[in-house]
Amino acid sequence: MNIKEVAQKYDLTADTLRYYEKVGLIPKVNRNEVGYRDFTEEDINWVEFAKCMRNAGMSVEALSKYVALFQKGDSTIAERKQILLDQQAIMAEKLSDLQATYKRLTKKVDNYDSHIAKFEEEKLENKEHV
Amino acid sequence: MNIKEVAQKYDLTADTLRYYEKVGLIPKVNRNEVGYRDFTEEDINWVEFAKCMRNAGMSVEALSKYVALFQKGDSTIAERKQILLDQQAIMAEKLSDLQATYKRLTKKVDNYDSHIAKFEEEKLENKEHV
DNA sequence: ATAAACCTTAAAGTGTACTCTAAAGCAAGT
DNA sequence: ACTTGCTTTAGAGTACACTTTAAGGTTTAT
Repeated sequence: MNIKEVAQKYDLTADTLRYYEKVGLIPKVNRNEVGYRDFTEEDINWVEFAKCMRNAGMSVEALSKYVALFQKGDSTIAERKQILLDQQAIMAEKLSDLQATYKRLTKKVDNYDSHIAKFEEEKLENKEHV
Repeated sequence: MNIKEVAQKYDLTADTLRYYEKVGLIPKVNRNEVGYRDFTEEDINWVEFAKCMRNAGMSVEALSKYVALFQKGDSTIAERKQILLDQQAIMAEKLSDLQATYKRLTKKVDNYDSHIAKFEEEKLENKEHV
């Protein structure tokens, strides 16, 4: 699969995919005879994983470190797991913050609804008195 | 309350608070005789709100627009509510993405646990055979 | 009265993560 | 052969949200 097809599949740009490879968010992609990237199924899985993790807020630094360790083999399993655990902790906190703020926002919107109702009522009253 | 105290209270820097005022994330703060900021209770509530919303990923642009509308009075209620609704939708999507990725990460960590167990076993076996 | 610790501003600088540009080569259609 | 559209690279540029700097004024303690 060429770079454009992969980009379209994951709603990224070709530039972003090249950047991801350059900084190690995905492993190096094999090239064809003339030097064009040819993404294998496995490359594509890495792209999906990278997009998912970046989307969840994992830093480029942490993710590229994870990918680099992965390529070093089994001896890095414990270190890799620790990166995932750290990320999980970060996400857990983000999740609870976001949930709390979401609830707060819901209440605020409800409040606006009552205020708007009141405001509309007042406009109506003004009309009646003109 | 002076800028340093407010900064400490919300674990922000004085620089960040000045920046928040400058870009309209909080309304203009009153000054004392010599031009130093003197945060009222209301100012402080705005700081808390700004920190919470920024923390939840609301853009500086959207939040400053909201604050500006707020200061224009009741006629902007509908527009303000729409900003909150838009933000709520953004947060809802982020929440579900984050939840899904969190679960995925949990599974991955579990997988690492079994791999590590297997790896340790292999190391043990190697020892036994030496 | 002098030092240390606060405050002010405008403007420049930083970090993160892309995103774009320039200059070039390759491939397919007419 | 030429045009259109794809690919490559290195390196410059951008967006966002701060963060630091410089140059100065104020307050407090000694």
